Amino acid sequence: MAEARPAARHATHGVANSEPDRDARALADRLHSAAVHLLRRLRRQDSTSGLSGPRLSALSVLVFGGPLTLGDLAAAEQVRAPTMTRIVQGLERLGYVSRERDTRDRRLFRARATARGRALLLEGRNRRVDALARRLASLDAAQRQLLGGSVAILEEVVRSLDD
Amino acid sequence: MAEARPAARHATHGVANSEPDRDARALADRLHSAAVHLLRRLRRQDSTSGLSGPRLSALSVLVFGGPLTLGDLAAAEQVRAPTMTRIVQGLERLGYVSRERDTRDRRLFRARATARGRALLLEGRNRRVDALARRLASLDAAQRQLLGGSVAILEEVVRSLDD
DNA sequence: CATACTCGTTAGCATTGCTAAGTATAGTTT
DNA sequence: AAACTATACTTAGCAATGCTAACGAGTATG
Repeated sequence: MAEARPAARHATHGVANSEPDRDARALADRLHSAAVHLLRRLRRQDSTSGLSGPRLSALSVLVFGGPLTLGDLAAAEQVRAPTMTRIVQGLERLGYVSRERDTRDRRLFRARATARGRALLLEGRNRRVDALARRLASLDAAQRQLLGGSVAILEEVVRSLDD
Repeated sequence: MAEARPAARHATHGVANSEPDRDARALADRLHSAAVHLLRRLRRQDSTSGLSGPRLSALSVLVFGGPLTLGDLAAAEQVRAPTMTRIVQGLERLGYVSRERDTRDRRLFRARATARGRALLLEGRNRRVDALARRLASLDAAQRQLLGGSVAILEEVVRSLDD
């Protein structure tokens, strides 16, 4: 996949010099589409866990990151406070999360994964990620390394989208 | 999350297949998270276009793929029929899509992008993708090439998730 | 003609996302 | 201390997306 001559490439990938945008745009398009379809397909796999994406994701943050205030959790998940309030309420109703008031600053609520919540996440782990992990495991080492490097770049790009 | 596990860096073949190895799982985790956050951030950028993700995506399919029945469109977007009914209704209400009955099989509705819909998509194109493209354009060539290769792998992986 | 299947719609539910407005607590200023 | 201001979370209300179930219309098959 490592061709060195930009000028000789497909039209889809653009001519490097005349229109620098085209290359980036095509890549962005494919990346966006791949992300959309990846998440859609994974969401399906996931029906058995009984948790929706946002809930699973929030629970995962709590399990691996420890107790967090709702505000921090909202920030981590990049949603607004009211949205996180409801997500945590849902998890609490299901018994996967408990909340305690902070003793020093009593405006704060700390959400904490319960044993059951931790068990759910660890045991079945996360079926959507599992499904993906199984596919990734069948890639060869070079492909995975390539993917790993790209994810690092992608994480950086995602971070930069804030500005 | 990571217990120190010195051996088996490339344990793809060594472990019982029931549990994808740590490497693949960690990668899957990061990939999943990156995809989630990518789409979340892009959705924000997009407020100016006035179209939500699903609508933009459906419109894009119609613009580039030509008129489609609602069923085909639903299949392409991987949603159920009622969902696509409403997405198309929304687009129709906004004037970006029109529908015609199929003359041969009058159960079928064919959705078609209007001139205005096509213009919206082509002109501003797709602001979420634009925002991403701008970021990608500022990567160096090596990074972009790396990302390009990875997207190809990713597309394959996504396809394989159907099985 | 009767039956069964397909396509799309409506109806109803849950979830997610937002903003705006409200409550409680904490910090600051006067 | 009292009065503001700021912060943390909640409530309320809106719109959109997604689902299943049930229904109408149209087609195909017996």
